[in-house]
Amino acid sequence: MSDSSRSGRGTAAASSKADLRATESAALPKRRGRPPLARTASGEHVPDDIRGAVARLKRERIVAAAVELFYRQGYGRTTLEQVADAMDVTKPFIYAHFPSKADLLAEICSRAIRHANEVLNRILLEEGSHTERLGRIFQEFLLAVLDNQAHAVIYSREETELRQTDRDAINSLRRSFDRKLVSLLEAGVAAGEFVIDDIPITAIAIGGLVGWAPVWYRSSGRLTKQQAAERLSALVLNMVKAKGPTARRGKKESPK
Amino acid sequence: MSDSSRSGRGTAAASSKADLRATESAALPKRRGRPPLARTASGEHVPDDIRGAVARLKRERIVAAAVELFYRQGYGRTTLEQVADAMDVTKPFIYAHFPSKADLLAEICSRAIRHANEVLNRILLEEGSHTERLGRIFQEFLLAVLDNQAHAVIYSREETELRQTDRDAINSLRRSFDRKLVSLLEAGVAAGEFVIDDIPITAIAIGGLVGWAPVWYRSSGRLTKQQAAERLSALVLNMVKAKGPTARRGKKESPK
DNA sequence: GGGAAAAGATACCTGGCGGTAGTTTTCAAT
DNA sequence: ATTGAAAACTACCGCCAGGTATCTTTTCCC
Repeated sequence: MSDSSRSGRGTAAASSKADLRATESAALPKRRGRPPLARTASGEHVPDDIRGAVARLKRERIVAAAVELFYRQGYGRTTLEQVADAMDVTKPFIYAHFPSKADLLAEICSRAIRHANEVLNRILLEEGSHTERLGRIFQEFLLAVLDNQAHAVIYSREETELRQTDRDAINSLRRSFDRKLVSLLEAGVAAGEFVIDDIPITAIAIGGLVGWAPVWYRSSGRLTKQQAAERLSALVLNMVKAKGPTARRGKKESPK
Repeated sequence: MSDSSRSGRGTAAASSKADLRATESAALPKRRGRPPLARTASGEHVPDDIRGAVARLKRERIVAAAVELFYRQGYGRTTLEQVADAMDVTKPFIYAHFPSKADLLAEICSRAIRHANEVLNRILLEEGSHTERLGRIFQEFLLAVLDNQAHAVIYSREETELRQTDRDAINSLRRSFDRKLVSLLEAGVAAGEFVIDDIPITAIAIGGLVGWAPVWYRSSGRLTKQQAAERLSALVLNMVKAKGPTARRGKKESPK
């Protein structure tokens, strides 16, 4: 009975499995020397070879399937066989690309963090008044987080499952975000654009709005991500009593 | 080796175990008929008997130990033997009071929710201007959540481990909170005390500040819970552009 | 086409943890 | 002191899921 319960393995599933194989082998043209690249489970660094590209593609698929399931069921309740079944593959396939379940989770979490970090660094370079910058930073960062909603939720939920080093790296990013936010708020106060009693806690509150969004946002809801980001951004500007360009506005056509 | 690794069972631990037993039996005075109350694992309703009180005390201890460990390590990584060891007791002791690990978790989560609900209902009865009420409701609710910080974190983290019925009950409370908040905001807008573009999302943002607090708050930090609640409350009043009694104020001595 | 190697599947092992049965200890009433 | 029941402990079971050794299939160069 326990065997028959491993569903999704008959009929149509077989053909889609064939699809996957066909895809990967079709994408792999003639290759002669065939260096013994072998399994790439542990290494993050696969050569930017064509074979490397294939390996990365497979990793992507695994991560995508795992994200979906971890998001819906939680890490603890999801087995690797479920992940494998979801992509019509078997467990050893996963182990050929990830050394353990925990590493798969770590990959997901660090991905969320890396992406957030990139976005943040990019945005921070932009120009404008303090008010404009705060609004834009908040909006874009929020959008970036919502675009990786599942990653974000998984990370915050399963943080305790991570190795200490991974947790530290992530916390340092969070602190970095807070620090940058504090600087921005301080500058805005100094320039007379913001009125803030307690800057650190205001930064935390703003970060909280970002961190909380993935928990409640549903794409099936009343607002698009952009709309939600705009309106929350307006609330943030209220929080700091921004005087400049008023809090309510569409997107980018600031008179300034 | 696996036996010797069950630590904390020698020397001093033994005496504290004796303590627990002594406590419970000392608290149980002469009782004659001794009805066969037996194990109370499944039932929530123990008679408000003295024996019932003892049973409740034990449940409290179990829950407290479990909360501590689930909070620190997560539900999945915590074994019931760890919980038992933490209170210098053995696993069957827990099973005498809870039918399963999942039920223990459900108890913790539902406790968090029940408490939040009670606080919310009590606060909502209070009088005052819309601005005052919003500030007080936010502060007191936040304090209530922070007083059960571990419960709150565990619940939000392990929600996926709950049975559907429990999850539904909890979500309905969350919606109830949102609805009440929306009503309050609408009334405030109608009275001209608040200026809000999008009421529902403002309610969500306020709820987010409450929901996010247990994640970041550390009692070892710069602020006491009360201070944090006051300052966040000020930010909330900024968000809705409250005009009345200004956002910054101590605690309760409102001139009204 | 032949053949070797790479990639994946099948089938298996094993440890750990949730859960339980049977035994011992405790303690209050006689 | 005796005793008997309640409560807790020791010792155990079985399952399940993470992880692996081996066999099969596919691929791709000559």
